[in-house]
Amino acid sequence: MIDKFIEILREHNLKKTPKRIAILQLLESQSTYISPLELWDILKQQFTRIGLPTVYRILQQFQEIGIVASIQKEDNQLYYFLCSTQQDHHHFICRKCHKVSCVEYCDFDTIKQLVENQLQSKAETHFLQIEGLCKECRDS
Amino acid sequence: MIDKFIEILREHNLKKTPKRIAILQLLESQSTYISPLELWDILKQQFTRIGLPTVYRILQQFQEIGIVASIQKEDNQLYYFLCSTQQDHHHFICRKCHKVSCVEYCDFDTIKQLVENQLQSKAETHFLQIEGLCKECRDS
DNA sequence: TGATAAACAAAAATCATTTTCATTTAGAAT
DNA sequence: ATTCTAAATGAAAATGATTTTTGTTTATCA
Repeated sequence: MIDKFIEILREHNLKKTPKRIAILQLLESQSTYISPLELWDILKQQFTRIGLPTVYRILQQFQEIGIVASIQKEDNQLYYFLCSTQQDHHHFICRKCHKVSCVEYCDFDTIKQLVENQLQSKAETHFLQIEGLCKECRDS
Repeated sequence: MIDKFIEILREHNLKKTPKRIAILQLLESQSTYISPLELWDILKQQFTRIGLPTVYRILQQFQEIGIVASIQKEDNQLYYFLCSTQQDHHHFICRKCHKVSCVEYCDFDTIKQLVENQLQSKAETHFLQIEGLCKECRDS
């Protein structure tokens, strides 16, 4: 599965480097969102020399080529997670374990209509994020 | 209408100061979102001595007592606008003039059900933000 | 008026994120 | 295998939004 991502890297002229692979593996092993700093802490155990800007750079690049996505949190920091679904969808975030799941749902037509009726305005995009407890955390 | 807000200030032991009043008036005159820095630039024309931290503090306090709300933008900066609607609702933002309007709509029950069915997870909260062109901007 | 709790300015601190630049590395071409 | 070149990286410094600190001022109430 990592191979699929490396293929995408190649398509975008991004080289297959040990650090990129390590980040992909880390993101894949846990489907939770993570901050550049947290990721750096983990990577420092694997690499003697790794700079925080590298982590930031790689995550940004991954986002640009559509293999990771980021979420909005009220602390106004960046959090990333693996998500290569191109299709219009939203995310469910577990507030306990921070796992992110895709939600295949989008009622944008209804929203569009509502905004049209209520405000006579033209809805173009929307952002929906759902939070709660995931299957595992709700039971424990 | 400013009086209503000053009453709320009093209820929360916040004094009626010239700067707070000025900020309330500015927020009310334009129903657009604004950053602390932009607000500061305007206030500096009115007050010889006014610090940026004051602007930040006042906006935070206003948010705490529920008379302003903030929006999420991809630049990860803070933007505030007047909104004292307590009821569950969402916001429509004009991408051209930055006007913010409340959207009286919330399909959380459907979302809850969907998350339950798709992920067996428990949806607790959600965040929806709609962007587009407001009535005025779509016509011009 | 005074008293006093809150508000404020100014300056410095904090902290996430980005830039710069010199060095190293991956991957293609030889 | 070796060379070449663009891309990747580390280290250090820069940036820029936001927050804290501290000493002074102000709003409100007795």
